[in-house]
Amino acid sequence: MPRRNGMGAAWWQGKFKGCGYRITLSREAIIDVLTKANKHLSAEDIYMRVHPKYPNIGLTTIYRTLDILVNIGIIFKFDFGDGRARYELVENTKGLNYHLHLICVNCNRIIDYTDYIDDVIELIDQIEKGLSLKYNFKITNHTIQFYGFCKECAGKE
Amino acid sequence: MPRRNGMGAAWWQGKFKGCGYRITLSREAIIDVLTKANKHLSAEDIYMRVHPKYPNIGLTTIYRTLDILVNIGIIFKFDFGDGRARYELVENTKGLNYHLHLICVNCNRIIDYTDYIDDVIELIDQIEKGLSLKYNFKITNHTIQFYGFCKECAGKE
DNA sequence: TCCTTCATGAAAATGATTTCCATTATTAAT
DNA sequence: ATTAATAATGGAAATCATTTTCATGAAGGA
Repeated sequence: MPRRNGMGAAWWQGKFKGCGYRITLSREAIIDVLTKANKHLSAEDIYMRVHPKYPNIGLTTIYRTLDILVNIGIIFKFDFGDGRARYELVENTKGLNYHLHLICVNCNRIIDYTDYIDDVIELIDQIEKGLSLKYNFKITNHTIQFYGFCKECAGKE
Repeated sequence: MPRRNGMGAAWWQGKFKGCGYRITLSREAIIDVLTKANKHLSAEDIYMRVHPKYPNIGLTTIYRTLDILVNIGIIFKFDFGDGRARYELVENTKGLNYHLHLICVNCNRIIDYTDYIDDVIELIDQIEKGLSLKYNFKITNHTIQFYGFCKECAGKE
């Protein structure tokens, strides 16, 4: 039985059931698309990719499922400022999928990068600890994004 | 003639005119509200505060003006994930207004903080330089936000 | 099997932001 | 100043991603 990764075929199903959710065809299909794409997708992107094979899965179900997945920490939800959210698996086949985004405000192109990740993670950890104490705030998540003009769009300002 | 800050009464007007925009009562009123509030406001927040004194300034004008102000770098636009944007002066009376946000995903309370700012700025500078070179990307802006549960909302998850 | 609960899809609602368009204000040129 | 050209405005209508509603279908437990 071939496996997509080292976490077991149903790596997400445990967490899913544990939180009281049922495992359905729709949900499997949506997670499958996210796994295969391995990059940020909008709800509609996902709908487009699910639809050919499962034409009876509606956009509403996509949104509802994404909501659950965000809440139980299986995917991240991003806002790149173009009016539609993007979703991305927290873990991909290579393990933890941590990276940052560089967003072109002109053409909306997004570059994923991992440069300086170690420094970033170190600082983030430090900040999270410090803020938790000082403000009694339980940090669950964070966002770091850079905006600007990509190679093609530089000068078009 | 009392001044609100050390930058001159019309500190923003130069930049404004320089970019080819006219200075109008509406625009003055909007910037005035942002200056006095000295914190992030939504378009509607601004409308509410402008309306009593200038009932003929419409929401559309607010949005248009905010758009201009963001583009010429007088205000920042933030998305805290609750579906409405917030706007905030880049500079306030004390000088540069750099700070970060802690966002409660339950009650949407936002805590501004400046802890670790020096470390953050140093790392950000370093990253910006590095990424500019590597990806030929001209960074103009960035976002760093922490999400979680505030003191009151912790445990309500 | 029956029953309670969860999941679903289609259509309608929502709500922040944009677009349209006719009117008014502002600037530049004469 | 007066005028011509351009920019700004507000109200209403349009957009559009996301949510809600509601009636129906599927899944698991007693």
